[in-house]
Amino acid sequence: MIEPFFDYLRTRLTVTETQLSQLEPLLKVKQVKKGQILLRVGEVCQYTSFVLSGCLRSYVIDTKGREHIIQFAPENWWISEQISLYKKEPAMYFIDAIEDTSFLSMDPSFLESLYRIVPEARPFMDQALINSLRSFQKRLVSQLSESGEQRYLAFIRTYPTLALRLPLWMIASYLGLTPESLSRIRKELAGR
Amino acid sequence: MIEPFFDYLRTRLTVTETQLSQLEPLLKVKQVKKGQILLRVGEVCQYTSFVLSGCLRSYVIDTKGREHIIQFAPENWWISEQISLYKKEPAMYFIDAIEDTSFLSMDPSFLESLYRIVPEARPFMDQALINSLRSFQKRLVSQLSESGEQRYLAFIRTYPTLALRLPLWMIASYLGLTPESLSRIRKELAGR
DNA sequence: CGAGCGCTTGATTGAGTTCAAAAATCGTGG
DNA sequence: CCACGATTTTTGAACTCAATCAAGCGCTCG
Repeated sequence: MIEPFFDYLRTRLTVTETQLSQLEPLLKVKQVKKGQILLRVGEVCQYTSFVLSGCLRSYVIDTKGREHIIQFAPENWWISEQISLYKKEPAMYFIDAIEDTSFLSMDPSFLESLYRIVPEARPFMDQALINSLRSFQKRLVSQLSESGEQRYLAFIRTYPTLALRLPLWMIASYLGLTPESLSRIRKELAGR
Repeated sequence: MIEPFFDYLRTRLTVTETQLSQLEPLLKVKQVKKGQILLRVGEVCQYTSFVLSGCLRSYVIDTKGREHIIQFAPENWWISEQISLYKKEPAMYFIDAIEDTSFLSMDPSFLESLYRIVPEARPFMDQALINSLRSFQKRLVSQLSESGEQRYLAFIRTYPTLALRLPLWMIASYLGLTPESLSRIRKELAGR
């Protein structure tokens, strides 16, 4: 059940089986059905999540009622509302399940234990934050400088398998396009 | 000279004058003229900077040769290429001076000293990273959901004094507009 | 099996770009 | 301090990418 998480740690850090067995009793697996909402705007995010199977997403709803997807989190991805989590402020976006999903939910006290049992994990998680920052910077620049077609091509290049699982309208929302426009872009690309 | 930095610390942390005097000999003030480049794409960023007076900026140059401004850093702001700094990877963007500027340049070893002398500074700097992440998220959402006019209004609301110091074309670059478009937006707003 | 959702296609509109050129401002050297 | 060249800003006109509005199709799932 939680093996994907252990595999994740094994391939990225030097961890012993003893360390992993110490972590095991502290881990809480949660299951949610497609469409279920895990965090609403205005609530305080209490934990960061690691997806074991399925897929979560975070998104905002703008003043005109349109959704804009911030992040997808398929297997082996982390997702949380970092600001809310670290500062205990109300969340700026929603998190929900776009497939039936099982995930590990980790509150700050678990993370402290993780860092105690696997000291290497702390700098690793700090790196993860930096990576997240980088990906937002890249996306911002892409939004500032590239056409819809270029952004779509970059997306399927970066997330080839994920792109196959997602409905068109969600990819469009992530890329800042309407579903109609993305449909036309695809058609255009299909005919060379 | 370095008083602005000490004031910055005094207003945000609980620091004694003794602690500050311990920091003083470790601080390096640098001066640069308008237009001078501090970091180029591909170089490794060695330090994070705190602006004492003047203004720095970071930006990328896209495949069509157009500049896109990532961040402005006037007095009391930090600027660095975080990814390059933390991971020792080549920088993704440029940093240069848009006014004659004096700033403190802090390498990792200085930061270690800072955290030793003022322990409260470490979580504070972590918070700063989270804040940076939040601001990029906000900007991305703004880019995905708002018109040029809305983004401009939000910009002058958020940075009213900075907006007066910056040339129009730089604000346009930051907002993802051409100078022509921003000029028209201003004209439109001026006539109510 | 039908209602709703997601995707496609068409026609039209519109925000913002591009290209061009004039007007205003800035900075620097004489 | 003024003059001149360079840069920045403004304005105009044509164009373009993507949004909007509208309709129809196909699938799923309740």
